[in-house]
Amino acid sequence: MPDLHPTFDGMVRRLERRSPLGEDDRRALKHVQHSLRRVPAGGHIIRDGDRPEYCSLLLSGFAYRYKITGEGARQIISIHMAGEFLDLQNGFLQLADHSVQTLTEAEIALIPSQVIEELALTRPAIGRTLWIDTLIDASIFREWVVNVGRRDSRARVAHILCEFSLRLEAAGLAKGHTYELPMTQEQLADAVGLTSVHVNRVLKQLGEQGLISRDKRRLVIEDWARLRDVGDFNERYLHHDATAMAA
Amino acid sequence: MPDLHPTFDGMVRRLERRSPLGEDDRRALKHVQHSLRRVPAGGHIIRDGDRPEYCSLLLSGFAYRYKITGEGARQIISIHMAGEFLDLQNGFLQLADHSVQTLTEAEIALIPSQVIEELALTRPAIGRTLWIDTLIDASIFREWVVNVGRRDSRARVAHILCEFSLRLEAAGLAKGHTYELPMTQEQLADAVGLTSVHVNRVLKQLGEQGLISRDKRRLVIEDWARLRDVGDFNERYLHHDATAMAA
DNA sequence: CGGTCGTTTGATTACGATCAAACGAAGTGG
DNA sequence: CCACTTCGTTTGATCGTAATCAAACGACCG
Repeated sequence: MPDLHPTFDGMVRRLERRSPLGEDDRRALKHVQHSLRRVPAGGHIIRDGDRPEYCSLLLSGFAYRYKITGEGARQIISIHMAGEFLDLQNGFLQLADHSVQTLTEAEIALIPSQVIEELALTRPAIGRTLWIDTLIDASIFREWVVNVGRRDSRARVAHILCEFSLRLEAAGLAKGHTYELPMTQEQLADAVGLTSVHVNRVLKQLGEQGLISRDKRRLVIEDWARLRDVGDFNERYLHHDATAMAA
Repeated sequence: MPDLHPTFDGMVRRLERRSPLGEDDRRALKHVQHSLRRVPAGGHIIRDGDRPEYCSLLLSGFAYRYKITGEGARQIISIHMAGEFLDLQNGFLQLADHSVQTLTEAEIALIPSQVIEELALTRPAIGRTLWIDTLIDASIFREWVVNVGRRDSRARVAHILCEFSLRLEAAGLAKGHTYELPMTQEQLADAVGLTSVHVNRVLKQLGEQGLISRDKRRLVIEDWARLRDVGDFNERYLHHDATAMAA
């Protein structure tokens, strides 16, 4: 289903929204040395403990990062959509500290770590925007710590649904608080630190109260203001307005 | 109690362990433009929503980052010790998405965001090491998501005690799995997503089972192997061996 | 048409929260 | 120097949210 001639445009557009790029930077990014790979739904891109020599850029589809505890429980750490880097950290850290798996069939570009590093360190505008990208990633991790650490089940689920809505919309993959969420309830549960059974009950309740409605994987946020309230959601941590001026 | 002539040596040593620096880089770091500030215990360094113009470097003492939920609950997001940057992200993102507060009296160096940014973007070796610093920060956040999301109370507490031990030792602030932890049980609870009452019970139990012993704020890990096991602790995420070669 | 995967619902359990109170140490003021 | 307060720790009793266990159902697929 995803396009067979994927481009780097989405990634460049995303980066550019955060920090200005020159025409040469744009060209350098769009023509970075890379190889393409198509990964089936549920396929692994990186495994915890790997020593990857590439950074993966998601060109189409969805993916997520996760860790498994000693007890065998899975915690999903982040969700990624087309245009996002999946493991920029592998450009600088040599051992993967978590795994990355696709949610849907996906196309990824593998960019050698060395190449990413060189781009980031020799072209200030690119370094700046990639750095901001990393920092926003970290900001989302912090919010997730709060979400699983201090919010009750209703709020956790509502919060993540709000986050998805804004991120998908920013990526051009949703509009009007309506989107296709390619995750099972079990995956959702592993993202918010609950069981799938309980997530199911929370979703049902949110539906009954008119905050959302669902049809298969399609989700409509019927009452954004209330869902936002229930989820204690403040979008500041997404830094979507991060139009930081150039130095 | 902290020294009155704090230096940047600790920070430089930390950064250098991760990625090599030239003599000129070292000098540039040690003589960065900055101002000093002394903050009492419990004082705020940054507040959520601030628009800070500086990055703070902790020269002595301890600090932590946190967020408050709509319900008024606090989640501590990270703990910091002398030599660490408290908010490198403020060099590139203009709105603080969380607060930073001291645990003890502390000395901090305020470095203008512009200056940090220029250093990072014009000196590749510095950019590289600061980037790695940011990436390791993010790796710790990810582990904390797992800790609060998927581990039971015993494991959560044990895990964070293990993390502290290794980080303090790496910073030269502890040895032999023995350290002074300047946190109340309530702060510990807010770091692991539990209540202080429950943290107290877990600590008591860990003590009774001979895994740790305590005297005031002094903590001794009596049985590292077992505590590590109970806490499902694998130090890989700390990337202390991140002696990544230069490009 | 059977089989697998994901969703949904029900019944019961348990872990950690909450409420409450006492205790000890350190600091303050009379 | 000693009451008195404050802050943090400790312990006990009870409660409630979400986990667990179990089973049925629906959709999609070969």
